Amino acid sequence: MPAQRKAAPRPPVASADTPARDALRKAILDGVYLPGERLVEASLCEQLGASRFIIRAALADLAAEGLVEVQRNKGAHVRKISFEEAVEITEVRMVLEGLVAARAATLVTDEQASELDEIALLMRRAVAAEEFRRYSDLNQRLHRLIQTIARHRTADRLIETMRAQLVRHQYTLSLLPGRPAASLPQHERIVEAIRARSPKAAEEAMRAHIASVIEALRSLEAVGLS
Amino acid sequence: MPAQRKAAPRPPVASADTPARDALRKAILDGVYLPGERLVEASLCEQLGASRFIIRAALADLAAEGLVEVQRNKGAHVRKISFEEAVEITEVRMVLEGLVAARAATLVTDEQASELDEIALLMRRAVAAEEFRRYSDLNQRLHRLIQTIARHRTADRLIETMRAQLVRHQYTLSLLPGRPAASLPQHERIVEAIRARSPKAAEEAMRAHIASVIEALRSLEAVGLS
DNA sequence: CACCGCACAAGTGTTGACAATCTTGGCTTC
DNA sequence: GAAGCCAAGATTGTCAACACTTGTGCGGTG
Repeated sequence: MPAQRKAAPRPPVASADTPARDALRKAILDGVYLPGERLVEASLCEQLGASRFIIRAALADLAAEGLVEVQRNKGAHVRKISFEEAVEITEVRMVLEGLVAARAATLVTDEQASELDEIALLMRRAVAAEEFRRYSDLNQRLHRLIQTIARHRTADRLIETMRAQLVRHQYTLSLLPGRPAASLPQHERIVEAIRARSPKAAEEAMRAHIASVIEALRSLEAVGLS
Repeated sequence: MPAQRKAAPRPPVASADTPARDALRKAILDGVYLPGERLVEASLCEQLGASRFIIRAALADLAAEGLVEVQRNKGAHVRKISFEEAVEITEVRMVLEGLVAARAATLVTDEQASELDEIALLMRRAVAAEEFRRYSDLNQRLHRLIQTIARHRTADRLIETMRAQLVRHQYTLSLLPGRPAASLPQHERIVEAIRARSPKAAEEAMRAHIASVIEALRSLEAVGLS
């Protein structure tokens, strides 16, 4: 190999290359650090193998995403999300995903339409087989596909931010008995409306679906499991 | 005054105290730095009288707000918002403010209701007198009051972020001939629906209003003035 | 004359150290 | 014995200097 210039040619990464931030985000989402837990910069340095400067930048980024909270001179904590906040966040997700669903209904191609249908079919099967973990995955895949179809980058970014703040709540939710069976027809209605290229119906269906998620959240809270 | 302990008792500020970030944000919103303009850290240090460390943190924060864009090793620019993006941002604002309006309709007190009515009255007068600048102020005040009534902090934050990204567009918009006259009845409908404590009507009215803003944006673009 | 390579300059990325601030544990005082 | 105070340790805030990347203009070459 003749005299390679300096570094590897670096893949055409656009603006990524922030391993520390991603690692820290993943750790928080995976529950390595629990809500309310203090995040000491020096400790994070060791655990993530990065310098304090990098850690600090990562914390600032995650604070902007709403995952951590930094108080001046007091450090950073994993943000603790109250029940009311969880509802608010889901309400925002409801209207945003409604917007996205409506737009997907106007932009969907025939090919994408059948892909939607296929996911719906798989969902039906998963519920029938009581494979709830699988259903949860399909759920994510469906919402993501709809976002892909709609290509609404502004809404996408916000939805992702909202979703990230609730991973823990969402997770407990999908294990609620009877929940998959309840949401299946809602998902089917969404797919149907988009395939029918009816923005209004798609938005309506998506909002009804997420409204029922909020109901589920409320019932969870009532039992004291939030 | 006998032997004050150390520092002033510090007013109950929660997490503010970032003068550099605020100054930079204001400068961008005021048009001191134009969209696309390069923001060189060293220059900002002089102009804002802060060290590079502080400037850098401020840039990162504003990047999270979508006001600036930072590219690795290439520095920061004031973010340039394309027409399509402006529409997307306004669409997001539409559904979020719709959500807020609906909630305001369920939470509004009698006192707040009359305050809403008063703003509507002042708006009518401003349009009659062709005081467009005043109308624009009242417009902001109305939207802010509705947010105050709804107390939806999650939505508020996002709406503010969206709004900040469009200050320049918004400004040119309010000068469109005939625009205030067109939006006045829309605003009146919003106020009416909230006073009637009808969430559905309030959301509908707010969305119709902002949809018409999007229409106005589109017509501006068609003329090539975006 | 156009093109390629190189070196320099501008600007950003990162580091380590130092200063300011907060917290904790122990001591004094009532 | 309890409350308040003080000092030491721990942790964050800030800085100035250094390393690296990128863009650009100059000179050489076909």
